[in-house]
Amino acid sequence: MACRAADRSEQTATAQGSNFPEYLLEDQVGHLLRRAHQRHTAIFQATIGDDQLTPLQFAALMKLADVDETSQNQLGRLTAMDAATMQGVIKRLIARGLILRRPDPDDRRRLLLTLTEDGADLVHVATARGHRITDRTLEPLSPTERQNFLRLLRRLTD
Amino acid sequence: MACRAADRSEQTATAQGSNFPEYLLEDQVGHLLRRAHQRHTAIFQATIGDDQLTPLQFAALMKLADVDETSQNQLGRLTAMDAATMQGVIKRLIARGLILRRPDPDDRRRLLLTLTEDGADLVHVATARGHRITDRTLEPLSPTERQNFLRLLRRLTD
DNA sequence: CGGCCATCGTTCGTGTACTAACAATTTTAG
DNA sequence: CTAAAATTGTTAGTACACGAACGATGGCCG
Repeated sequence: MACRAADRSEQTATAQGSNFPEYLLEDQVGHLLRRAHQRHTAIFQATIGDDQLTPLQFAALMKLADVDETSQNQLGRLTAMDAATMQGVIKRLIARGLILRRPDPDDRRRLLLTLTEDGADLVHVATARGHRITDRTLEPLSPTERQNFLRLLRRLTD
Repeated sequence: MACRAADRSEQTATAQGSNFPEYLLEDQVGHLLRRAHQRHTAIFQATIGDDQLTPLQFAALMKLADVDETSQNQLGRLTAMDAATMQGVIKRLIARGLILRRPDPDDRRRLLLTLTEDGADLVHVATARGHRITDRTLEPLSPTERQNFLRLLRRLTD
């Protein structure tokens, strides 16, 4: 009778007689980190106010505004991005005219990146949004809890 | 003189005279969540002991062992995966012979998933590894801090 | 000076992740 | 009981993420 309904419910059978050792996905850090990150990117997308701008593009842009001029690889290190990932991110930012790429006269392997005027304008507008994204992500926590959480999270970051 | 060296350092110019409002990427939750997640997946890959098994495939497998039999969409909800993402994950697990898919006789839209014998064997072996992955990820924190962190993280998870 | 080796950027391949659109089917509302 | 709404699984398209391999360049050490 309730058999069919139970089949469709979102419950797990953990308490039941499944012959597997205990492993609750919901209690694993990895799963929680992934879900928190998912929630954050949803908040980002709803708050950033620019349909094309992704979290990684935003990070690269903001860091570039911070350091003024660097190579791809170094910007990658500053934003924790793989060189191959950086490749695609930079390509899309150049396509949108937000950054420029020119050869380093002192090292012909390197490509120096700088913000364009449009890029700098976007940075100025997006800064406030960036702070709001952080606020909204941490919204479920009290101010004290936020400090605590960020302090602990930072220590899980190598 | 030190100009060139400074250019190549991993430092940022934050304290310098950049004419941008303050935004420290390193202090944003999103960036920290992303980096913590990166670190976790590296630990996962080094600990799981199966080069082919990814975190998402592992999650689907463990949850399927937990609930015994479900449809793709429901397993997706239980593991916080999009239906389109679940598609690829399931396809690869079937290709490895770890799960089976058969039509639901009661609902011709649905495909019921179950573990194969190989899948069940892998679950038994991988359970201990899964716990070790969680331990290693939380290693930088003391037991009390771990409890605290997980409690706060869970509240940022919808 | 010349070879060794690290670094820089690029490309390829695989695996998430999510949106949008779709056909088939079930459910529900009127 | 039928028309509208919701669900299930699929495909196509875009964007991360990372390992591996590659050619080109630069630093260094003998």
